[in-house]
Amino acid sequence: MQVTIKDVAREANVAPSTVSRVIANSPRISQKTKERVRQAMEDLGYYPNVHARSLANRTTQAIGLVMPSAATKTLQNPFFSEVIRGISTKAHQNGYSLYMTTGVSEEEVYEGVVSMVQGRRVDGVVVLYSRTDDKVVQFLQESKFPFVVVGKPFSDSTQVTYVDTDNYLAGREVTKYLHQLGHECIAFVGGSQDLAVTQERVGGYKTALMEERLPVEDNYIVSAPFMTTGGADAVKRLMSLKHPPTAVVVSDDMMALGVMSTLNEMGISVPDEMAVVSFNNLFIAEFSSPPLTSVEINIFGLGFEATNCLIEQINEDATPYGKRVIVPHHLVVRQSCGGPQKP
Amino acid sequence: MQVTIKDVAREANVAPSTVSRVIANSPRISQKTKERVRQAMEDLGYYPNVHARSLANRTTQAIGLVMPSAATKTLQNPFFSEVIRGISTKAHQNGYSLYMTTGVSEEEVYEGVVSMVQGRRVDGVVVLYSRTDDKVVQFLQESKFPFVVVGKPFSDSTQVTYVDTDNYLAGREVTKYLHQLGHECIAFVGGSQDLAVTQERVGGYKTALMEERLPVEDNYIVSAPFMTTGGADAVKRLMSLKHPPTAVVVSDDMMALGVMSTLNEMGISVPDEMAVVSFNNLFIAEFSSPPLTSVEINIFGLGFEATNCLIEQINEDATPYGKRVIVPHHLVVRQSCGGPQKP
DNA sequence: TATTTTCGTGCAAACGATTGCATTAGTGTG
DNA sequence: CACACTAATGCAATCGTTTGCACGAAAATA
Repeated sequence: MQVTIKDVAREANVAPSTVSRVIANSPRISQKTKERVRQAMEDLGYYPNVHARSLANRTTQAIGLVMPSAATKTLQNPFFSEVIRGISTKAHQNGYSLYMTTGVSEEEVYEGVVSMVQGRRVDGVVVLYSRTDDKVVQFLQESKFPFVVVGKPFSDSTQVTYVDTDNYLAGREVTKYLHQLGHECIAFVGGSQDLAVTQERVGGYKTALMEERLPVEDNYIVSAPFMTTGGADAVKRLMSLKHPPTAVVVSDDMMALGVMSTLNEMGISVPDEMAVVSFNNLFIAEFSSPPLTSVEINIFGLGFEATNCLIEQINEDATPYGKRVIVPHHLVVRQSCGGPQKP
Repeated sequence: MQVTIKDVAREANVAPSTVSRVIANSPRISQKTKERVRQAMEDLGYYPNVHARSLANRTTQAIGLVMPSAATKTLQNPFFSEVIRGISTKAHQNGYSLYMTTGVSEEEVYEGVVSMVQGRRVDGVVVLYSRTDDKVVQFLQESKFPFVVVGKPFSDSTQVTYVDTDNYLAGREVTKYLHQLGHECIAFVGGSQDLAVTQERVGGYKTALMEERLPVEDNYIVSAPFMTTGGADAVKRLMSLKHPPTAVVVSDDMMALGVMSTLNEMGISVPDEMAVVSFNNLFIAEFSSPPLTSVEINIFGLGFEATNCLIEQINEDATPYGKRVIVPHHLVVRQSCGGPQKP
């Protein structure tokens, strides 16, 4: 049987309410009593029942995580481990714990979120993806429930709080970087077109080309659902053009691995015959052959900041306003682009 | 304000207890009433308050996840995403959701587990690592709380339920495989020695050498804390021996990446001058250059099976006995060992 | 028809905390 | 010494469910 607050009360010769106030460290309880009660809690090995507490309290000290549906293998991307690490760190610092639902289909994920919110299982929610026209975000908004999106939400971005990288800028920067290295034929390989992140990065890429007075060719922009082909098709398509590119911007390290692997198979050397630059700077970037030049976007920080915003939102009972946090990024130069690094 | 069971009861003209029984789909309620109540729930958008339910119920429909402390960067290994995917899938199928605590230090992790268990926040726990002399496992065992370990726990492995790969066998098999390909000088590069998995794999490696009448040389066995050096030191040490090996068994794909990257830097070609075989068959194995020959250990399955065992344990109220599940593995041959694949 | 079963439902007591209000004891003031 | 006031604690209602038991009506049995 569990040790309850009543047992502690009896042991310390006080009323349950007093014990409760000791737990909350209320100034209305004398120091002496506090110590006696604390001793009793210690002796009996008392731990408050979280459910009773939540019920009385109307608060859960838990944060819900919404992951993309397990169907999309997106989850395998180490991005998620890292962002969760960030979330978890901040959450832990503030005494929150984490609660996850996943589902196989989108519908299941949605149902999970609804019952998490309506069932009052969590105090707030972090949404770990951003898709066009997302039911989950819409639901959270209508419920006026505290939530934060990691990545840029499509609709109503002015109304929802989100934490993101400036992907547009990053896309522009890496493209210019390649141009500075002397490349004139620069291609872009991205993931699914309906992800905000892809659109932003390709947008930056195009802008950079225009600013540098290079032609923007549709043939040079390919998108590939990563997990199925690893970008092999994309590479083959690019290399079969009359003027194949000499450099390529890849929108994710994982995909860059696939691209380099395909290039390797085709006997095309990186960086000598093809420069590759990508995003996220996952730790695999460091250990690939050759090591990848990649944009460090501080994934941990994204998670951490998101949680920070969420906790703020939970604490102020003001209506959530659309706050926007941009986490800075920077290019980490390794060997996949040649250039200064490899004289 | 939340819609409660009373509101539904009023709407449907029944008592709250009847509504509760409808939710539980009790056979004691007539079909007609059930429908009326369900309609009312629908109309009002009723969702049961999970805390009230857990309180009355003494059950939470949640499973706790214990991760290694965030300090060790182990978390970055995609292994975890994948095992969680497995856990989450099975959990979801049975109506359980997931609950995570992490902590920076081991002590924090331990405290997290204690309050999760004592606070009755979860019905059972999956432990995602196995270390020598672990407080967490000891605590769970003493509390007689349902739990399962993924990987082999050191102490008392007969008493605790765990799900694991036969790492000993796998280590033996890959070593023999390399020998079959003609290698006589085979080295082993592993992670931290106090992880069960390393010990098992190296054990299998040694046995295989002995069975094949090859010498077991201590110089050929190196272990390296992965995340710091990526196994670079290990490789350098091996290559500076008077008789450097011609093949190496690496105890993890991530580390194998690091090893191959270092070999690449040193101008040693894989697989022509050095064969590399590793374990886990993470999806990056497929996209590395050259693609890695690796042992598929079905990480998803480990998580799935573990959860399966846990749920069994939760449901039978018998004292948890030490059940042991071994998930089968098999070698996936790609190009990092040369051989049949590359004529 | 009287009596027992069965069936469907309601009553009220848990579950283990929190919290507004009442109560008591102790202190200072006129 | 009576009174007001403060400080410390207790009482009891509340949070939203579940569930053992009681109860009345209908069906089955004698």
